[in-house]
Amino acid sequence: MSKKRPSLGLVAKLSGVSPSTVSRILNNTAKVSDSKKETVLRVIEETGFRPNLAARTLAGGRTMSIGVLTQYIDSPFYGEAIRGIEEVLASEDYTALFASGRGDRELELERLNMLMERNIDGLIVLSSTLEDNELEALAKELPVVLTGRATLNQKLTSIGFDNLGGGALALGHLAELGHEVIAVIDGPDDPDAKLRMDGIRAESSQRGIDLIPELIEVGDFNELGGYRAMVRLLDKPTDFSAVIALNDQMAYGAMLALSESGFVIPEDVSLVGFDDLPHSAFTMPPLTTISQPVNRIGAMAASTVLAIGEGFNQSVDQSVAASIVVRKSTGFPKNTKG
Amino acid sequence: MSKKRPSLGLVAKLSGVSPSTVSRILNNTAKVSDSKKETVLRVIEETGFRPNLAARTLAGGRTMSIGVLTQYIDSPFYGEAIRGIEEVLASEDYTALFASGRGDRELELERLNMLMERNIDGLIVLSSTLEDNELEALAKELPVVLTGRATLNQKLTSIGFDNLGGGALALGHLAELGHEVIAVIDGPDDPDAKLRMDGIRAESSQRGIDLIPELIEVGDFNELGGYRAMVRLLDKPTDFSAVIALNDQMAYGAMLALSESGFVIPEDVSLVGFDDLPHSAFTMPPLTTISQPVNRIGAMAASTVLAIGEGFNQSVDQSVAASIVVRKSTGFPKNTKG
DNA sequence: TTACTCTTTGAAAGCGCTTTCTTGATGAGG
DNA sequence: CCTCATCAAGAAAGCGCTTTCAAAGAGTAA
Repeated sequence: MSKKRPSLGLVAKLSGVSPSTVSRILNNTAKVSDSKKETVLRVIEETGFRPNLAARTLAGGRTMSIGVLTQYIDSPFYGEAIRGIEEVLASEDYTALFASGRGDRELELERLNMLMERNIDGLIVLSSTLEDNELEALAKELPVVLTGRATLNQKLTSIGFDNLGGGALALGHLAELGHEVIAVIDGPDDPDAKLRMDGIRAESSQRGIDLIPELIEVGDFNELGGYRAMVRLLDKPTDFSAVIALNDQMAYGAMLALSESGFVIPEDVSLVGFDDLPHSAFTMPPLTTISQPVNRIGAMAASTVLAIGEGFNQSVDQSVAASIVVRKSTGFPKNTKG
Repeated sequence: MSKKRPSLGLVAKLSGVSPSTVSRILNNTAKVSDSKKETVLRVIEETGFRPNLAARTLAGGRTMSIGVLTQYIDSPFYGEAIRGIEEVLASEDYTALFASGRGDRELELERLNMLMERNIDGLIVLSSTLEDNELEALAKELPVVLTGRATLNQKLTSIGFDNLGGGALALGHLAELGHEVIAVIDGPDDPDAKLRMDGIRAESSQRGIDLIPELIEVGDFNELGGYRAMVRLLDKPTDFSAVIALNDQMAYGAMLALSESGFVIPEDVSLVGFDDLPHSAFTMPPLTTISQPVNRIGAMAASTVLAIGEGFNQSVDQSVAASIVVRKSTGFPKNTKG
């Protein structure tokens, strides 16, 4: 169909040199006389030659690509991390291969398999249904970096979100405003959610605030789950003056539920989210939330896989501090939710 | 470092057959006796052999990967399309290679180059700063499918959003509610935005409604741009009872601006968005918006590249109808914005 | 001049697979 | 019993590149 692309051999022939020489020029892997170099470069220009990556890979060993295993490629949260990853990788001439498992273990395994078949030079696991030991096994074959499990396993390199600290920050902020009865919209069974919850718990006992089990409802990390959890919370006899949602998307849902029931944020109820998605500055009112530099975490993950691939065995876990972005969704408690 | 992976040759040796036979079994490309087939499959199982894609590509010619050139991989809008693409490709054993240009032409070219170096079997262009003729040139080398330019060029295969119809739908809805002075938050210089605007214009003249030039402000397709455009709109002396934002993200920003100025939606001002992002069901109030089945469009784009790749020259442009999702952000006009 | 070291370049092997071309073997038809 | 299709299976070439190894030149010191 389309006419054959020029090969390295062709370039060599047209330039009157050997393929080895062309290769050396391409990879800057040995000294070549200026005159020849010039000729070859000109020929490359003229023919529009571009090296065939498959051949290069086959000969050399590297694919210049890093697999990224994630759950939802279209989630705003992972989206940011993905952008960070892509930026770093691209700048090093690597390509990211994204694959998403959508929470389905079977599918995730299949996608992982696909990545492996493509001979990826490294793997970034953004969040996963995979077991630690499966990941360990993988890590023996290639550089693996994951996020969100910092404290769970020593043999795995991970870039930790500071979920613990973030949780503490959220509760601390509300406590300082004077809130004493605080509800929580928990996330699904997920290491990130667990740690955030742990942070909240730790800080609350520190401050002598009781977390009432009845006021902890589980969501699904999506708007709808947050909405439903909030509805359930409002149905309970126990009053509360503030709510922490374990991610922003659930907070959005909670906002809607609150407003539909006639509660005004923050006058009636204060609300804190988690993640500081770009959208959170534009909710009504703008959402107070815990900010994780997800983008930077993605970037760190990317540079770490690359580093491991080059032999730097930095199995030291890194983690980035969380911070709180105070906007308009939190204020002093009035009294109760009514 | 990691011990070498088993090769097809090894499998052949262990099975006591020739490499050709193993290949034939793998690709089901010729008849092989049951006994041998059985042995080989067992050996494959035992050794955990997986074919090397680079080698296969080099020998056969296909990379089983499709490039996807987009602007922002982390935009909620493209996110959905990307998911649709990934789903279809994965089911056909293809992999998507995503690359984003972030609105920067230089960068986009570079990323495209990267994709080409990877010998992609096809290309999906989600939105691009590339000129039509550049894309045409590309289309001669490999299957190319793009979105959002349906009417602009005949030589390119594209999956069209029904932007024209969508624009008409938005204005029609407001007109039927009785709105007569309608403001518009336009998008940046972009084919999609243009067509949406055209649809709005056509429908308005059809219905005898004047679009006042002063009431058309330009945004950037993001929340912040929408916010600012709305602020500018509110500053004008001319009153209006409804606003159409050319995408949902700008509508979100507009909502915030409106609420900050004390206007209640839809009592004071009706608002219509465009795209029906997942989040739009959870704004306050939930947003009336034009729904494009972006996810399905992504899927169609994917199956179309694949089809072209197999020789079906379906250069017929396809397009999916838009629909309006009426939620709570639109209502009858009170009088004016004040 | 001779012996020796660098340095640039070419020749050739090989990466792991697909595919064409051959070769035997088996069975059918005469 | 012999000839001719038929078919499973192997041999080998080749995809486009990298890289080792060897060779040829060029420069240097004695």
